[in-house]
Amino acid sequence: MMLPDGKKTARQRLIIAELALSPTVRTSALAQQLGVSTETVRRDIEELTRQGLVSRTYGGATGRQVGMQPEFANREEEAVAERDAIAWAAVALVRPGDVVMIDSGSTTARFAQALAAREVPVTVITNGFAVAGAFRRNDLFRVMVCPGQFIAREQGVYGSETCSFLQRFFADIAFIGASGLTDEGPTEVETEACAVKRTMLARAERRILLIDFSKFHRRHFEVVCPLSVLSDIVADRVPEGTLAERLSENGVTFHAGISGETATSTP
Amino acid sequence: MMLPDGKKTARQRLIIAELALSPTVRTSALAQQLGVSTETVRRDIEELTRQGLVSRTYGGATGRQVGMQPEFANREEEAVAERDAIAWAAVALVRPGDVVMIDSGSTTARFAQALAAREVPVTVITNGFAVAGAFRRNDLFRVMVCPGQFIAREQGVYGSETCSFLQRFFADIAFIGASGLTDEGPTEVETEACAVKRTMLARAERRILLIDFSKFHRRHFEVVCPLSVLSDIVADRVPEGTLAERLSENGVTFHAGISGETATSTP
DNA sequence: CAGATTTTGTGGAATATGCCACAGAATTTG
DNA sequence: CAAATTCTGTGGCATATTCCACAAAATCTG
Repeated sequence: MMLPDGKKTARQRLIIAELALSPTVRTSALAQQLGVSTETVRRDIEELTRQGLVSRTYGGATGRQVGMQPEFANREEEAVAERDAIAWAAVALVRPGDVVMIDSGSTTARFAQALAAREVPVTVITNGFAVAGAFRRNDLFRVMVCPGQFIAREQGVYGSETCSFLQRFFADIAFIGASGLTDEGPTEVETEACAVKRTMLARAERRILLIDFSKFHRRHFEVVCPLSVLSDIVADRVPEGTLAERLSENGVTFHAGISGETATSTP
Repeated sequence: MMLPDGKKTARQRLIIAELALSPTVRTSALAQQLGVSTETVRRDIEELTRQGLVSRTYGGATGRQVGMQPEFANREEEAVAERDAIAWAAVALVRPGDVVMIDSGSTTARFAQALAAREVPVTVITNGFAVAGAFRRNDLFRVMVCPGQFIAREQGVYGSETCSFLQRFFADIAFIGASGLTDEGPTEVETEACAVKRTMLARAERRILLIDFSKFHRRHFEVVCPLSVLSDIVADRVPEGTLAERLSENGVTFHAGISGETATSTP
């Protein structure tokens, strides 16, 4: 077994160090600097990318966007491409002027960034800091943040204050995330998060679940709501088997955001 | 002369938008997505690079390392040593079990980090994201975040929702920041921020202003409150002249946090 | 409307990178 | 010490990107 301190580790540490200085590094430059072949550097970068420590680019690597909580940031890295696809597909569902409720979470935060980037004027109500933070242009967006108890792990607020605050509003459209999706509906680990999601769903005309396919058929502690409550689901892959059947049975419109393209299947 | 709204501008905006989502973009992908030639995209990227908005890479571009709001991040950097001194001096005023209200701002955020590092169990009520984010250990701290309209520049929430929420609580101690401090009292640029500070002061038994000496005698748009409202001031230098007189006249205890040591002068 | 200016597309040669497979080197393991 | 495993370098070929120069197209100006 290789101890975690060989030439390789030293090299990879240096790559990360370099990345802290410059936004991007090039494979060729690193190879020269480190006195190894470009292939070796490429392999290092591949490995670091798998660990989510850097992002591979054509000809080099780039560092992660820092500034977020590590745990939260890790989850962000997990499946960037998938989440981007979902985010962009979901943005298409928002109309200018809508009042949009957005749940706290990494998938929804990504969606918020996409929505902000599109510069569609909307009013946002959210319990997530990362979601609120995405809307930097206060001239274009009105962002209302819920009160509640701050949970660092989720980078958002939860609790009875949050829910009773949400009750006071009515939204055109609500976007929520979940830890799993089963025949019975979306499932969640956190009970408090569940309550917030339920409240948002109850206060919105259109109720959309954003979820990546890796969570299909995953059962967690609590069911957020029956499938029939949802009006749409945006995911990066088409569900199969009973899940697909139940979706169409319950009149849930499915939108697939698959790396760039966007398909929609209405039941 | 070209008006600032051609196809070109739209394209470049989209490139930046894309970069907000993904850490890197590739020229080829953008060309396809935008329906233009790779040469055009390259020229756009060159131009954006000259403007310092993106970094050119081999085969594409990468965004500037962001994460926080540039202004906020800069302000954080401005005077770390001074603020640390203030923060540590202020932490000494907090007793275990206190309910603490903390205003949004860079000085108060620093204070929050110091307080969190001390691991004194407290309940925190704040309107600042950076303040809330400092308390990562949810087992030690209970952090309540106010509702309100999110202002990106301040990384916090403001407005009537914020104030009426605060009214519902009573705190042992409140910490606020300010843009200036004059004989008449602390002054602020933002009216909305003023209202929040005033409400916090009204709901707390001990009312403490955290401010660095560079803001002494600085008069801004609005006066937050008369000096007599404050119970304590923590700064990194002893005020002089009329300001010092008025402070003792109004029974305000002054605490000096000067790079490590902490002195207190009671009137 | 015509001329001037800016912007964009095209083609090709030079250069860089990616990827693959295999062999040699280094290290670990028994 | 020898076998096994892991790590690294090399060579070649396919693919991508850069850079340049020039022409076509779009846009602005008077």
